[in-house]
Amino acid sequence: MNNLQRSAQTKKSIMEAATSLFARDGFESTGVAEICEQAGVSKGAFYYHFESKEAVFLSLIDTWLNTLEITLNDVTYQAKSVPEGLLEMAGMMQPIFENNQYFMGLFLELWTHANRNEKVRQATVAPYRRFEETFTRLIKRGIEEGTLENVEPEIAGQLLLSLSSGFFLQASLENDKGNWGKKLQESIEILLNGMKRRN
Amino acid sequence: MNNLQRSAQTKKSIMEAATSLFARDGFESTGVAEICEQAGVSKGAFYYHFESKEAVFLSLIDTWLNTLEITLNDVTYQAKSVPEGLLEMAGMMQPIFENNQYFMGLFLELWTHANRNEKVRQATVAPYRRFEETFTRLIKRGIEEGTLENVEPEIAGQLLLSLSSGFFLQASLENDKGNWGKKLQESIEILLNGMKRRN
DNA sequence: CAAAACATAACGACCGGTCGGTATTTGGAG
DNA sequence: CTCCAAATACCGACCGGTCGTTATGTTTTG
Repeated sequence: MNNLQRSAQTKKSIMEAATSLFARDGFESTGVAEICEQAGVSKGAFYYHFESKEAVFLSLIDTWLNTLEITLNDVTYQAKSVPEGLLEMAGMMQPIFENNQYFMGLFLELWTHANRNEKVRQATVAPYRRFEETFTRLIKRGIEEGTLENVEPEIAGQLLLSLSSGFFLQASLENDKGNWGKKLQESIEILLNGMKRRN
Repeated sequence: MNNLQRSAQTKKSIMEAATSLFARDGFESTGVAEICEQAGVSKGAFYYHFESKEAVFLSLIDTWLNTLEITLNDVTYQAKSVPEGLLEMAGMMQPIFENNQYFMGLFLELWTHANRNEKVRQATVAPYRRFEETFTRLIKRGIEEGTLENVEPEIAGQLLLSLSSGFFLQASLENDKGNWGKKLQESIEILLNGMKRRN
């Protein structure tokens, strides 16, 4: 393996280990030594690639939010009609609710630190704004295509984002992660009912 | 001052200091020594009244959630009609958004630890369930009084709770805390529009 | 051989919790 | 009311351990 591949592999190992540990135990409760052990590297390698523990956190926030954003955009673009797209999106969240053990932990960790650490806040706000804009565009599209009416796109976009976030919060409390996708769908149906054109 | 008053005062000082510090810096990043300093008591006094740092956290979760519950119940009982009550409630959250510096931090701290610590989870789930029931009852009342229709009370209750939580999350990200009460009101109007009886 | 990539040990700061001792209050006996 | 011992409330130095970070040395690559 050449230096480039070796470097990349080490960095990847560290970030994966950090992701799972931050998600499970939180940033403060996770030690650098612990990360190194799980990644199978030494502290020397760790501090060769990252200048601090915080730097790892910021780095994985970045990649994680990017992945989220790409996924979100994919779904919204492929939808036939806006109401269908929203319901489909809600259904797609079910696997996240039940399978992805990391998601909730990281989600909360990210938010907590965004509220305390200015760097984290900045790294979080920007993508979050884009999420909001994506939702807002979706609503505008719905109005244009005639499936929605009588709503302020900005308000409805924010409403959708808040609802999604709130559902993640609520689902994280429950041990039984089943059926949350379905519950979110039903909530969105009520919402759509408030925004839909009447025949 | 007699022993009872003295004891109560010390305990109160510790809990107030812990509340503000946990809210600002988080549970892990707040030292017992720091709490003691801000409370104006010694470590001896601290460990005389609480068996551990965690015990303080659990204790203040309890009092905080109780206060929240009482406030929530007050608002829902006093409302004339359900839609009016919901809108009024949303408006009442504005001061929380902008004034209460502690609320957001504690809210996030509570949720983060509920996801990791089983004791905290249990202390959180129970009141949260009651919040949900309160909302559900409110929806049922709306159906009975004829201002709402065509909704599953359980779904709508959960929807309202998720939306509120999501709004707190979103507002915590922003530096400008103004107008969030108004935004929540407009969101609830859309919601009500999806649940309201048509004339 | 030089540079990049990694390993190891050690450092200094800090943390939650303990413990022997001290000040204050209490309740009853004189 | 005074005295005093027991109970209560509090103090602060200290301990064992952990933490993030760094300095120095070693291996691997170009």
